[in-house]
Amino acid sequence: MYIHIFVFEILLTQMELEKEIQQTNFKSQKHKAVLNILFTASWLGCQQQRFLKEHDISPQQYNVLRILRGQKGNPITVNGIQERMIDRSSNASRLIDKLKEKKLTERVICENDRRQVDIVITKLGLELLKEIDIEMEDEENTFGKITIKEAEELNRILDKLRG
Amino acid sequence: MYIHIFVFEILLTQMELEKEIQQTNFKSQKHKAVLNILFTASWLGCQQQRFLKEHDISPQQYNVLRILRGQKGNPITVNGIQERMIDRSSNASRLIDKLKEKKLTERVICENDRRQVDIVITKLGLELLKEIDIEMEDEENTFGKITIKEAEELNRILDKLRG
DNA sequence: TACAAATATATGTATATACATTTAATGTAT
DNA sequence: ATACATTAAATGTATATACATATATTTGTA
Repeated sequence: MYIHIFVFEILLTQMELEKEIQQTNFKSQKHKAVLNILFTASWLGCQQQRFLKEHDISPQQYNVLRILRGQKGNPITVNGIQERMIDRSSNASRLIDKLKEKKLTERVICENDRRQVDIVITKLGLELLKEIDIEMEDEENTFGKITIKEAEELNRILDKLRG
Repeated sequence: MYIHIFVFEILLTQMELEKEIQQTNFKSQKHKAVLNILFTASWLGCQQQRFLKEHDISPQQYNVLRILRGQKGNPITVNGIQERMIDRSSNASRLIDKLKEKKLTERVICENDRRQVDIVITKLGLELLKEIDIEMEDEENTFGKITIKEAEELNRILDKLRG
């Protein structure tokens, strides 16, 4: 169940994809779509990284903090976090360690299964997220370039693609 | 011109996004779209990585090789390659070094501007790409889950989003 | 010409990542 | 109960990456 269509041989300057893409001779729209998804994700990731850097956390660390906040107080194990991360990474343990060093998370050993370690977000962690939320709200409209209908359509197609 | 809407607090298991996504209470379809793009790109990247590993090259290295092949014999500088890469990375130099070690590329110093280094793909590099092409062709239909019309629509929306 | 600014590439360094292995706790079959 | 497999988390190690800086060359300008 692999997907192996990756056509990168066309010239693509980061900032000019939208222009270039019209001139290209991609073998097909599908190939172009794969490239477009990877490219757009990289573009989004870049923005995110630059923004979060001001708060001294990586996108991965931010991702984990959001997962923890989403738990609304319920603990979640290291494994649980790993499964929910955007980039499946085998380093959830070390990643959480970094967050602990920054006093943003805490570890609690499960009494019923002492192999497991429950992770919770600290008050400081929640405050950091709140701070980031506020800053992000101002910028949210930047994403207004597509309509809600288009966003829905985008989601539908991406889901189908992976489905 | 940043994009800062990243809602990750919903539970998302890699293999089950398509199920989970229907149950989620994302703030909006737009937020969901950002997550969906990042997630799908990660999913695509994973497939790619596992496949390419059998040929002992990384996705980034593969990306560079395709760019070089796309040059159809014309040389391209390190900087030129860097601009065209999917993941803007400041390490094009070292990346190309790895390819050189594997005899897949060669460096040629430009005579008209001796700061520049022209890179070309070797016969061995082209052979490797050919080999990968053949293996990929068998799998291409896997990407047939969306129609060409949908692929076009996907491209249109992604372009608009970045535009 | 001389000399500062700009450009292309390479490198130093700290951190992040992938992948394999280890450690500890639990489950299961005999 | 004992032995073996399984699971959760942590760690070792090689490689990759980001970011800053260095080096060499070219360009622009007084």
